[in-house]
Amino acid sequence: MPEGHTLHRLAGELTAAFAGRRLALASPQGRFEAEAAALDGAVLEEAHAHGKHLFLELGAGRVVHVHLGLYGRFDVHAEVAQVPEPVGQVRLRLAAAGDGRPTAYADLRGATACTLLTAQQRDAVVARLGPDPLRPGTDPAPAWERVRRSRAPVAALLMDQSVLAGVGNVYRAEVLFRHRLDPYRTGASLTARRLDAVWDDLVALMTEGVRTGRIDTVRPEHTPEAMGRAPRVDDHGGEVYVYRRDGRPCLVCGTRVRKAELVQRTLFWCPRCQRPHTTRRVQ
DNA sequence: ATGACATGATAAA
DNA sequence: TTATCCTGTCATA
Repeated sequence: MPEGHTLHRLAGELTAAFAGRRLALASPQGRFEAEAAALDGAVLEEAHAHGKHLFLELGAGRVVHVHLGLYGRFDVHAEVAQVPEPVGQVRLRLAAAGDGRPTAYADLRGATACTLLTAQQRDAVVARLGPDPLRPGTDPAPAWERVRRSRAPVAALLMDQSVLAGVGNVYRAEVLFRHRLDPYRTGASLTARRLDAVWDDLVALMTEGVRTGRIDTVRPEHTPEAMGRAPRVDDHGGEVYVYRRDGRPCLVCGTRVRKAELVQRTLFWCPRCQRPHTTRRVQ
């Protein structure tokens, strides 16, 4: 679930369900018990996200910092008859009830981080992150300056959160495909124009991801309906070109999609559409 | 029942 | 570069 769009969507859901309300906080699983007890009864000012980091602002300089990691989940139930018993390993439960608004609760599981920070510490976390395509009005220049100075593969740079915040393994693979970029090209080999196009695409794709809660990256002519093919059945449900499609035909050219390990993550790409760059020929 | 794997990141070696 | 953490799901036995 969790690339940047998931966290931004979550921030919106949590704000809508809980902002301005007195919260009951608990850690049924126990790992956040002391903090939850200390925060119990606090009022949520707002939840916001920066890249893959989520922050719950509880006032008086108290900030709960959440990072879902690879398989964390934060399930928000905005309108329920009553708050049920927790199921499984619930690290943090938020609940609000009895104030005239709908009874709501949210359960956090499997997170890599759930800690109580000061406002200053929250700022330090944010300061380590590169530009986030999901923050309106963000200037991508600092990200691209780093990319263009690097001989690392562009596929590695896109996943580096200090370069660009919020892009994960799915958006990385898909945006490279959409721009016909060989994942192994170095950052330094890319033009500013090309990178601006990638940024604009990420803004559009990820904004759509926040809206729908899924990652859809195929153009209208490559949807299942347009191509008369079966829709993807998958845990995250979006329609994509290459992510986890290794061994299957590329939706554009029919070449088998490849996969390889890169920086400890699985990379997917079409070796034909994303052909290695050769020296430009003079006409 | 068991194991591999997952949209992530860190610390140690 | 490897090991480790967090939890759930799916495939295999």
